[in-house]
Amino acid sequence: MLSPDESPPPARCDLVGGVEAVARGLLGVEVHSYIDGVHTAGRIVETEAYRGADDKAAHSYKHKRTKRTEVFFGDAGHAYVYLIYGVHEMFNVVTGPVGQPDAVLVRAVEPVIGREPMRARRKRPVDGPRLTNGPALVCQALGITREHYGADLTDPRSPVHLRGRLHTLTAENVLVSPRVGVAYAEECAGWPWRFRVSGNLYTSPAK
DNA sequence: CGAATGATCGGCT
DNA sequence: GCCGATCATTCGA
Repeated sequence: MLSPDESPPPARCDLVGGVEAVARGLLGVEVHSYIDGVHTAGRIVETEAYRGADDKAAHSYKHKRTKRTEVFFGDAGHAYVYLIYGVHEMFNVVTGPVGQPDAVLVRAVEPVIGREPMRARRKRPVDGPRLTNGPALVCQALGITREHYGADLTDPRSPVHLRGRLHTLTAENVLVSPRVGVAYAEECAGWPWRFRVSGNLYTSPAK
């Protein structure tokens, strides 16, 4: 029996379904990073779905294809990492069949391996949930940067990859609500595409 | 509550 | 090409 941190990555085909289902299913899956010789990992406890076809909050809205969004148009299971506010990086998992530009934002993880290196990567000393309870904090803690744009998250040899099976949580353990910070997205702003592990201390503070 | 801080993109020249 | 608005946030006042 494998311990959780030795589980294999999900299969790419597990990531091609509807992006909301994949976002929900990714709760409980672990993100592992091997960066500068340091192994850190966190269990996903909060996600959001972004759908290219008709979602005004998605960078790939209406199949918009630019250098930045190129990775959306390839195979599922690759990393979309970008800079927001000139300050913070955001980590996403590309989903959907080729040509369907969807992605899941990982908004929070619960530390599993390497709390100390996670702390060391932060500019200021922190402890407790603040270590990983926001999308930019996930990247800081795990050392994920735009250098990892396009990384194959289904390859255990990749410096950043996923481990574990999707859809391990029961419905009563998943809290569903509208997404954060997308008020500008008009009618899409209220879509219930944010998923959290109910009661988990490491979910992000936003209502 | 608002500043930080820079890549991206659209709209123009 | 260049200019300016925008932004899936965080932290400290």
